[in-house]
Amino acid sequence: MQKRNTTDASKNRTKCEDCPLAKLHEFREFTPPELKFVSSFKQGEMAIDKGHTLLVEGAHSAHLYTVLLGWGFRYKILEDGRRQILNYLVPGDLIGLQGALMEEMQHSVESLTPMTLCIFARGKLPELYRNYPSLGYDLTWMAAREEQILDHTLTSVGRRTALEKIAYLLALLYQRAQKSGAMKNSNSYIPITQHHLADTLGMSVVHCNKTLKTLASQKLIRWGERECYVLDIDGLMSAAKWEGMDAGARPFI
Amino acid sequence: MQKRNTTDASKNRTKCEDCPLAKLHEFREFTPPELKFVSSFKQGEMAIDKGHTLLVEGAHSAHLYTVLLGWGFRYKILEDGRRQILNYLVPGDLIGLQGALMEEMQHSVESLTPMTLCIFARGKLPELYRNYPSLGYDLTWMAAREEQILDHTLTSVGRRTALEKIAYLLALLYQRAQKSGAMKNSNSYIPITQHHLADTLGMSVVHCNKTLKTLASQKLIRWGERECYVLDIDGLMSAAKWEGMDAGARPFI
DNA sequence: CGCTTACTTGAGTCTGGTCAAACGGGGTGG
DNA sequence: CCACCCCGTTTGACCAGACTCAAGTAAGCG
Repeated sequence: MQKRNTTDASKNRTKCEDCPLAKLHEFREFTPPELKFVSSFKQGEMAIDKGHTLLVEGAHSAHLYTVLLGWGFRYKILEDGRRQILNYLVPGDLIGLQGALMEEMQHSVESLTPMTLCIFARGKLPELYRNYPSLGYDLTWMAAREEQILDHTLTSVGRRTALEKIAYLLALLYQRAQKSGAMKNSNSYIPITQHHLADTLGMSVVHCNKTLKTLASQKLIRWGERECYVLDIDGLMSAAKWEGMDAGARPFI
Repeated sequence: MQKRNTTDASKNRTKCEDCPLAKLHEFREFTPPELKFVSSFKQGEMAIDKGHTLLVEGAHSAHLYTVLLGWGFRYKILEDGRRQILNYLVPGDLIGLQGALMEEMQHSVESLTPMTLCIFARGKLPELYRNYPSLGYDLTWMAAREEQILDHTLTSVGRRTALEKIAYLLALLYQRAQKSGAMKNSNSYIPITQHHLADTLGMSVVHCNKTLKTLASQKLIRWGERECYVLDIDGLMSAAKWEGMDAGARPFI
């Protein structure tokens, strides 16, 4: 919730041709014309600090973003302060698609680490759909994938036990981070607090803490200050009774 | 779970030009060329019985459907039988978009009432994106809307109390049914069992039953055999601490 | 007419929540 | 440089919302 300036990093802008995400195995490749368009679609870059609130529920955002670097999450808050974290954001993820298509955002977005974002002009979306159908397809694909993740999470929150829930979420985040390159330097760590975990899974911080102890005692994870190290991903997945989710080469913009 | 034959109703097929959904205020209108394409995109119609399992998790479906009539729901099942209902289907909703874009369906779909579905050929999707960008946009819009509903439901399952959860879900279903014309004849009733409610909201049938009694005693609803009558939608929404969700004119295919 | 499905209701139990207190590290102002 | 504070984490004691088990009713169907 800290308020800090955001830095406009348009100067040292990453060229789409050199996009670090493109190098990852997980993403599909653009054709040259697509690449050219995406490059023009991109308006600039933005660097934000840790703990910055990027978008607020109810706002009407003029932009669409892609995460280039860093972690974030999106969430809703009830009147009395109860918070539900809906999903996390890692490199390659879109921010604000709902807001770009509908009237307004129905959730807020906050950063967990310093982030770098690509900024796209919402106004150019019609052109994208008109002239680059494959990119339009990709956008639908990404929305469908977000839906899939929500399906898995909803199933966990609704029907799994505390231990299973936590194991599920950590396994999911581990896998997403691996694929997106979010763990490049820092080996297998996830930058969240126990409070975030609790608010994602519909449980209290206290009980979350006690459950983490159990997972740690089983050598599945190790908890650090504001971060979680995954020691045994297979063990986590079987503790969660979860088989993972996969979906071939993903697009990104 | 009853297994019945599905009837191919291609014979008495509804022409897209006469689509009953188009008459509803909620949906946007097609342009003539769009209408022509959609008409060719539609391969036929299918009528299915109540309690029929339309799609199974893990399957690879060749079709995409739109609900013309009736109620359904999509869900996941854990190995040990625990079930999580993810969302409900009312007229105008798409079925199988995830399956059409990704490798396989990651959830199952079942009917709550007899249903009529329009069948679309998954293989024609590229043509849709190529030649009818506005329809491609609509598909993304629909995926984003599904995501929005999931956001609301996840928030309820994770952070609302039992009473609030149930009030939320009934209010949501009531509103969706109203807008989609699913309540045309039968005034304000929702065709689900308490078991469905429980499996949607992550609670037990017993506790669900007791909570429904409370809502009924407050004159917000009346419960019938296999169905729920909403008596006071505003009361329900305030009991849920929920403001509803709206999003202008929705597209459909 | 017996079977199954849906709904009720009560009793007892337990997972997970609340309350409270304490610790350690990092940042900040005096 | 130090005192203080805040945040994130930890732990214990107690509480309660929600679950399980169990049994019974009513309606629908073959």
